[in-house]
Amino acid sequence: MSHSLSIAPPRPKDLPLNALRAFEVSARLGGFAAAGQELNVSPGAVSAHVKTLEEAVGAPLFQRTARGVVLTPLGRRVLPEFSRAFDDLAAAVRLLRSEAAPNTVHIATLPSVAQLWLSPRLPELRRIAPEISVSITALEEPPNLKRTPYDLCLFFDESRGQQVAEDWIFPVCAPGFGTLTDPADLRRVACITDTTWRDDWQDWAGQDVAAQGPVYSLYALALEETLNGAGVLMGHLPLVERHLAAGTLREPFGRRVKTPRALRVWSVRPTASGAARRVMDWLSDSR
Amino acid sequence: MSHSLSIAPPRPKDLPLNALRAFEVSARLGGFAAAGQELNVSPGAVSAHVKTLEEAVGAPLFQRTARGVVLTPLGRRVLPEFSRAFDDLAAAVRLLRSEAAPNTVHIATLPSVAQLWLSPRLPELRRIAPEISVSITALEEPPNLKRTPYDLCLFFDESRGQQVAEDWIFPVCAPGFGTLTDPADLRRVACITDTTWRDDWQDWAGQDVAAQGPVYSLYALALEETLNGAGVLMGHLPLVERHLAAGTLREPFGRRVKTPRALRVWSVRPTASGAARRVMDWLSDSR
DNA sequence: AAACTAGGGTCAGAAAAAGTGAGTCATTCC
DNA sequence: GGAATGACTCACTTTTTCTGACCCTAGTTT
Repeated sequence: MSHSLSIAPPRPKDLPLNALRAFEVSARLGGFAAAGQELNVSPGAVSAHVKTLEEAVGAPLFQRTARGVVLTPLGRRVLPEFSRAFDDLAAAVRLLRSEAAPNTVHIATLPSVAQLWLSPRLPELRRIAPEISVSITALEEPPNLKRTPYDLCLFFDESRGQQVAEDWIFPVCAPGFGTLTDPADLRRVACITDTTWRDDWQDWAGQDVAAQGPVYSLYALALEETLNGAGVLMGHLPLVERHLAAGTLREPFGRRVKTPRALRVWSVRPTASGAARRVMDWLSDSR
Repeated sequence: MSHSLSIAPPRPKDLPLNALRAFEVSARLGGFAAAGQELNVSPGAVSAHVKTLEEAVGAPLFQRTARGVVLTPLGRRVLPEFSRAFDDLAAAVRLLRSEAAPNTVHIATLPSVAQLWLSPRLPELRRIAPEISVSITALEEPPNLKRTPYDLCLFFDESRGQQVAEDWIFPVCAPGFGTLTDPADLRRVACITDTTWRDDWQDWAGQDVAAQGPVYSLYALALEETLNGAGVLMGHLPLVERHLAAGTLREPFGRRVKTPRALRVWSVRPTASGAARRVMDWLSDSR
């Protein structure tokens, strides 16, 4: 038995909150890199946090392998408790936010959806519900609603939440782009690709297509180039229908393919607060 | 309605954990100064944290008055959720600690008890339970067990936990200190006082006594001086009985007064982990 | 087998956060 | 009126956190 009659370090200093969170996220997501993404920090930072914690506790929480990390029995044993605590904490934060600003709704969505689908519809929302203030954050991936401060997620997804619009894909181009009568003609022209939908051409063609042509990281940019006559873009119905209706884009072929991932909206748990609920319903009713 | 199509600050950055904790503690204890004590930081640090949080949230959580702070309705509304979340988090930390070091027991106690009562008994514990490792932290006040990393509290208290020893008080002095036959003689000599028991002399005499004589902030130090013949000390039975038995202290008067605050031990919740439970039982059985 | 990839670990330096301590101010208590 | 309480402010220091570049290992691909 060893005693430490410590008056010097008057406290065994309790464990740092941020390190605990780093552990919980890493354990839940199964890796430091993934945790770094959710926490918006580099993997090294997460690694350091976990190491700090392990040293403070005096026992390893992860077993390191060259391919990643695995929870130790100790880590596995305590993870659920931490997950629950942090879930509750996040819920408390959500409550705080919604009580402090009951008429503000934070929406997370794809950059392309934000710009091409949501933004044009906002004036109508303002007309219908002028007291609601909407803030939109563009993200490449749907965030973990349980842990992030968003009220609604609006993304293309197979099953979550309520459907807002179906996703049909088909080539589109500028009205005066030139003659395209047969899909085979596509081999002659620039087929524009967006990084978030790398497989669009294959999905539409139903076969392997060597995607030749420029690649953009923002769909809205790709669309802009298409309007300028730079090539043929794989259009997503919700994102291009206004241009089709306005005649600023045309659809050279009749063939449309429905993807399994519709534009859908969801919130944390079934229950969303008042304003968020209203916006969600409004989104679902949108044409 | 105002929109912010933010790509620039890609995230509404979630609320800082430490600020949330500062809020919770301040709200629970009803002040920043008290919170600072529990958190082991200065009041200014707590104040700054809360301010950060209020700015991030965009609404005040406390109403400041000259005499302290009062929760706003918003603060009152969300406090329970935060308290619960932080309680759970602390419980998870406790679990982690106990699983990582199942045979370590952290005891918080008064400096005087640590040195004069607990320390002499530890060899016996080592004999009985050699696998248990005890760490002792001396604190002036019983810590909030729900939030601090201690397994057991050993303090003088009226009601909490299990009784370990009764607290009787009576003057003691070195064997050759001189003749003291009547309490009135005390007026001639130095009556040593300890800061944590400022009222001892009054409690024993049953009347106002102008406590003349040196004041020590550590009882063990006051006792040391008493052994050296520097004066008369108000003895607490559990802390001086060994010296009485050994003859290194004598009790000049027969009068002993029992205080309502016995030496008691308690742990978080009724249930303590294995090793903590064993130590607690051993303490309760101690003579 | 060589190259590639995914994931961690480490380090030095930079940036941000947290903390302190002294001094201020406004009440309330005596 | 004076002391005590409790919070705020400000300049400054200390600690924590983060990054970015680099290394390492073990599967995977070519």
